[in-house]
Amino acid sequence: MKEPQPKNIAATVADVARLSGVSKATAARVLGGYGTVSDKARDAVMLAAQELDYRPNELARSMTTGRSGTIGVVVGDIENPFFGSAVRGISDAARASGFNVVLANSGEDVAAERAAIETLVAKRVDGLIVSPAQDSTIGHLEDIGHAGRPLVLLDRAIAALAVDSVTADDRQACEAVTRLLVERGHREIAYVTACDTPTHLYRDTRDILTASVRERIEGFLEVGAQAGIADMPRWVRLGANTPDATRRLTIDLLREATPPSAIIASDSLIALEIFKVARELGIEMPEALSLVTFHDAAWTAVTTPPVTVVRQPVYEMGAAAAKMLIERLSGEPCAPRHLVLPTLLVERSSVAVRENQSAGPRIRSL
Amino acid sequence: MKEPQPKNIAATVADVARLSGVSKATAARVLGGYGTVSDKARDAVMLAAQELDYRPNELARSMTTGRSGTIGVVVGDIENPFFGSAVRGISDAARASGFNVVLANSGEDVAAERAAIETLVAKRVDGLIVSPAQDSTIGHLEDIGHAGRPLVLLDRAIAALAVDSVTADDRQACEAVTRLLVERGHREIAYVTACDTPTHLYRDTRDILTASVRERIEGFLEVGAQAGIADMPRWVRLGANTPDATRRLTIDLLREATPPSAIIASDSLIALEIFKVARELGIEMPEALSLVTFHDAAWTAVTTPPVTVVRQPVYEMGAAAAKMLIERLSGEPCAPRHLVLPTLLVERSSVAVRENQSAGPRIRSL
DNA sequence: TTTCCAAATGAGACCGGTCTCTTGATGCCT
DNA sequence: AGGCATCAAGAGACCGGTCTCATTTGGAAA
Repeated sequence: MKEPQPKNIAATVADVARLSGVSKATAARVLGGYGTVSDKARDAVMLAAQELDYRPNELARSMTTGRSGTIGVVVGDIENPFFGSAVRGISDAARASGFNVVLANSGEDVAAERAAIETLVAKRVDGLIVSPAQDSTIGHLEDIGHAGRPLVLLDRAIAALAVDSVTADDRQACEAVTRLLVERGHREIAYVTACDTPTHLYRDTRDILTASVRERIEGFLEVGAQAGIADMPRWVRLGANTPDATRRLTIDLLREATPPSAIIASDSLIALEIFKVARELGIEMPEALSLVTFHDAAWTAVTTPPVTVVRQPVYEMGAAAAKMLIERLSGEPCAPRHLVLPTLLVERSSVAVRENQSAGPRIRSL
Repeated sequence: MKEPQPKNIAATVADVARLSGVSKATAARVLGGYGTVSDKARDAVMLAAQELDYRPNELARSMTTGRSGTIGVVVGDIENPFFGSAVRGISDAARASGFNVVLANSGEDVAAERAAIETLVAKRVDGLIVSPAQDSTIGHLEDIGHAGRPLVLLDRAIAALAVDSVTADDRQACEAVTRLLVERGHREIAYVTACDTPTHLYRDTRDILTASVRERIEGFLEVGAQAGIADMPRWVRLGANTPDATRRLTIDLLREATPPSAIIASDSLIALEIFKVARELGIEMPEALSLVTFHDAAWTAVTTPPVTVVRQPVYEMGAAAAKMLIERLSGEPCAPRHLVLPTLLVERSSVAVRENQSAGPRIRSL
């Protein structure tokens, strides 16, 4: 026979042991690569394994060893290129250490997030990487620790949770962005984000349940206040959770009595929608509207004008999170570490200098 | 005690049975939701389970049932928004049926693909969805069947493999694109793709190992030939596997003695790079260079000019693949099905009418 | 009250590995 | 030659569930 005889039923160590004439224990030692075995026995077992087309059952292995060689990842939306890059980073780093990745989408919904975590823990992943949708409800995140699995928070830290985290310096980044706009003479600057509150209206930074967004808004507000801009909070716009919602929100925003002369978008999906709306409404960019966005998505370099962005090391964040998790898996316990990666403000051409600094909208102020 | 007493060691059915004073079998019936149990026993077990904070071990469950409730997905590159959408579709459809998704990246490398499939099979996923990097080496794909797991091919069918597949009608789509360009007067039309051959040079469609790409090129060549364009194969450019490679390749292409007046990009990553190069080189679009790309990536609508694209129902393809797989998992065996989803040619503004139809490049022909 | 059938329960094998413990064989030292 | 350490190999428990099969229980029919 030329081919290794494809059995219809999967062969087990016991089958291999039987065929090779050794005990199950010895066959297992060879196949599992542990313990000490004589060359003679090894050869016999390997031959039989080949003959039977033996393939190990990782499930059974995981059950006794207690480790599955798998890490669970829960992100908001894998379609968002931000998470696409992050997952790629996680996946590459995981594979480099021999781990697999189980992916779950939360759709930024806490209930879905909880369900995903529950099944991942039940499936005995060795550890989890989560981008939590909110930092107000953390019971399901604490449960991960109770189940004895390490957790690394990605992109969004939660102060109340004593676990590892990998984030970008959102606050500092948003301060820099806001400062840039202020320096260019902008005083009506809107911040548009997907983050949601019960009322869809911004009142207080404490209403913002996504850590990274909250920090950005804090930076935004502070720099605005320093620049003496009155009523800065009114420029924070929530609820850009879908392209459609973003679209409506942006149209409303731009049609207000006092429209903003600049917008900061909280992610590239939002920026894209703003870009579309501005074009539809015939608003010249950057002359009539400046735009800066978080996330240096590939397309931002190619529009007219190319858009100024906050470049986060997204791939690296993912990779770092995976490495951190795997390290904790094999190392001795230590205090939670919080890795904050620097961002880079990449200036392109979507921010204009605003000549007239009076408060009103452009046309009226003439 | 207010809280459900978080035990340091995970509780098992045996523990719950002991505490509730019933047999392990009965506790398992309640906890596993099968068989018949009296209300009294059920209550007792549930109470004990709550008390001990019992969480089922899916691993153990999978081992006896033989099904893991997990489907394995192997894609080329999760960072590519094409796969991002597809994975989202898979993930949503899977979750709707109670399945989880294990994701693996192949990086379009057959060896990595093989390794990924091997571990996924070892982990006893119930079935797999794969976008095979090549259709010439299929041993590892056949092995999936030998292991008794169903396989669904995504985006790239393989004739030699009798398994389900979900694809877009690539050939028809590329014919339509090429026809559009020909009708607009283009005769120097390049096709740029990531697909690779040993020599990096196109010779024969048989050299193209990615099914979807081959079909597109076949359509491209045929329409070109019908239009009487000589030496059409010379316009096929391979090796756009990375942004950098695409960049160099495109620069070379546009600097040739007879540069193309139109380029068809095989995916949105390539199109983006071409866009950048054209801009750098000061080539006006669409006047001096027309561009069409496969994949209606979000950004294509927002550039200047917005780019004409082949819209594939990517999310739907992913969802369909998952549904097909899950169906096969629960249904009786039947012949392989090949679902071919229609595409839509979305005309935007990146294709110009070419006035002068002579063969030489624009400037020379004046 | 007796009979019969179905529901409820318990005992224990089983899935496919790992791992401990024990025994047997071999080699080295004094 | 006897004693001891080391290596190889086997027997069998174990992980945490499911599931078969036998037995007990309870209510309805006779």
